[in-house]
Amino acid sequence: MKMITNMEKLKTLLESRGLKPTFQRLTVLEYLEKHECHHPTAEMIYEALIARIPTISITTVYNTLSAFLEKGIISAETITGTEVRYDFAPVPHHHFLCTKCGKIYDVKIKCPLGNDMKNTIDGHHIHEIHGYFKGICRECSNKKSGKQK
Amino acid sequence: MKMITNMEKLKTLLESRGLKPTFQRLTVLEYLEKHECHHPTAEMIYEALIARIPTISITTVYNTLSAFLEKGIISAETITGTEVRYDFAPVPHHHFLCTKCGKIYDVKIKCPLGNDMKNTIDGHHIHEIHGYFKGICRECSNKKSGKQK
DNA sequence: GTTATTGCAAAATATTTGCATTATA
DNA sequence: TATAATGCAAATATTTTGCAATAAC
Repeated sequence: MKMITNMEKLKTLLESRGLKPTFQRLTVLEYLEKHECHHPTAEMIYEALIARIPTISITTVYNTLSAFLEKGIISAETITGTEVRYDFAPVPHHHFLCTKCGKIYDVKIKCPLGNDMKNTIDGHHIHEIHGYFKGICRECSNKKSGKQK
Repeated sequence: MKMITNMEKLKTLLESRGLKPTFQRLTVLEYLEKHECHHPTAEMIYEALIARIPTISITTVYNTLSAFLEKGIISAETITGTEVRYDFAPVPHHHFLCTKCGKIYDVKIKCPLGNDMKNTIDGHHIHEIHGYFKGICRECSNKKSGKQK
């Protein structure tokens, strides 16, 4: 029985969407998959990948992310309002931004925005549903109340 | 009985939030109130106001919008992903962006995101709830199916 | 070998900052 | 008059574009 590596799995994913599995694309996708909860910016991905691919350019990161978005492999979130955060998200979900520490959490809500909802609203045909929350996260709340050790 | 003009009403609103009612601020607020469904960018406001205040600067528009946001008079939406849209919105609501014509509609959904929801999620304390939809609007759908005259 | 991708440099866009001028209370 | 707001110029940050070099199939 043949072992299937993670890279081979990602390669197959790219090919199935009609994207050539270049080293740059595979590395960006692997980073997004491993760090999926970090919701990085293009710049963060670029900085992280320079160690592995010293010649990579920010243009390639943007090209790659655009291609992934177009094929629906990743999603883009504008939750912070200052830059786009990218998310490798096989399962649709919403987000929570902590206004204190800046961390973005995935949230799986029971009654998600759009659940038991028709695919139209006021006659408009819905293709995408985005929902996000802002506030103080669990961790920062605990720190505030002196619960951190 | 004394008539209360709209400008006087807006002046009172600014003063009640501790903001000096300068001509620039009143004019920006009046524009947002009258065009509240247009969800303009800072640039759109600036372009529109040059006719009335030829000396106004984009910096003042940004300063003004920041002050309004801080005082909760307006809200900011990042629905398009490329720039911030401002909204004078006395009643909280969600938004729909038409990916064809770019128009942003207000939507009052029956089961809004966060309705019948506690003020925490996964232990995170919620201060703001944002929800938006993307798709093809009523008008563009009609055009597509040949219903426009 | 042909076509698509990469990556550099420069441009475009959106927003912020420093500071002198001006207006407000 | 003291304080805050305005507006110009320049800076910063993010993203996009043109194009030549390179890599994939």
